[in-house]
Amino acid sequence: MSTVDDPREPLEFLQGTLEVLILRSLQAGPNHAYGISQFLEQQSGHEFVVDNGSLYPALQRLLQRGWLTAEWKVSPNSRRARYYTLTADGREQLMRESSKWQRFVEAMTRVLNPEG
Amino acid sequence: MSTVDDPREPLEFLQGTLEVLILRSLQAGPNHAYGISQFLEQQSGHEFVVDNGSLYPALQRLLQRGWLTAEWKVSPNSRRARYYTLTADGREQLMRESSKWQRFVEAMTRVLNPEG
DNA sequence: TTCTACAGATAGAATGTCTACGGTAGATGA
DNA sequence: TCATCTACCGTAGACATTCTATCTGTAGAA
Repeated sequence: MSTVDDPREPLEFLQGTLEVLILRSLQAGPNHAYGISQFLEQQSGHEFVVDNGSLYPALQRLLQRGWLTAEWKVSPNSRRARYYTLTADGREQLMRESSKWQRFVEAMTRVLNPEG
Repeated sequence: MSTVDDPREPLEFLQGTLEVLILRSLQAGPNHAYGISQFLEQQSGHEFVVDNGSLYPALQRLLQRGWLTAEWKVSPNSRRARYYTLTADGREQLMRESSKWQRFVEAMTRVLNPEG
């Protein structure tokens, strides 16, 4: 019973938004993919659930564009893990993407909830 | 000269956002595709520029899902134009999509600009 | 020894947007 | 009258990104 219509099923990512979120996740310091995934879920109040099939290809793209570097290390749980680090270009890209997102939100708001 | 680096080149639509914008465009009453396109450009402060190759397929999807109906009429410029009208389902969908968008923005904000 | 959490990754489908076309018909001015 | 502009309609195919589904493996707890 009670197949409840859950209003809190995870949100899908709008195309392009995952990248800025990943960059933001690494602003505080290097992290591995699993850690990024957890960070995003927690920070978003569990609205975002990151699929591996989205996350790993996105990390590859960010590496190829020179916005991240990666190196294998051992996590605090003594497991091997690939740690990603923001490059200087990555920080710039984070700023660019953040303000682009901001512009987009403002434009959407003007259409959806015009004031005045 | 002066190939200026325009900070106001049009924003691309994040996947899925065009549909809610179209529905919103029709909230005030029926309109044709060209009119919807103009409405969105003006209302967004010219941040959005709607490509026909995005608009017409989107309208087809909305029709197929029963959120719009369409009929041919003659515009005030005495040209034939296909007027789209929101259905009751379309209004509901507009509400659903609007609040989903709102949730998404809030989740993004929690990650990108956490306060507290 | 089995289970859960931690950690990595890929293939292929599905989706929706963009680029680049192509077309008709009224209005307008030379 | 002729050309051009603007208002309108659309489609085909490339492209990028996400999702679903699947696979591999280890550490530590039960």
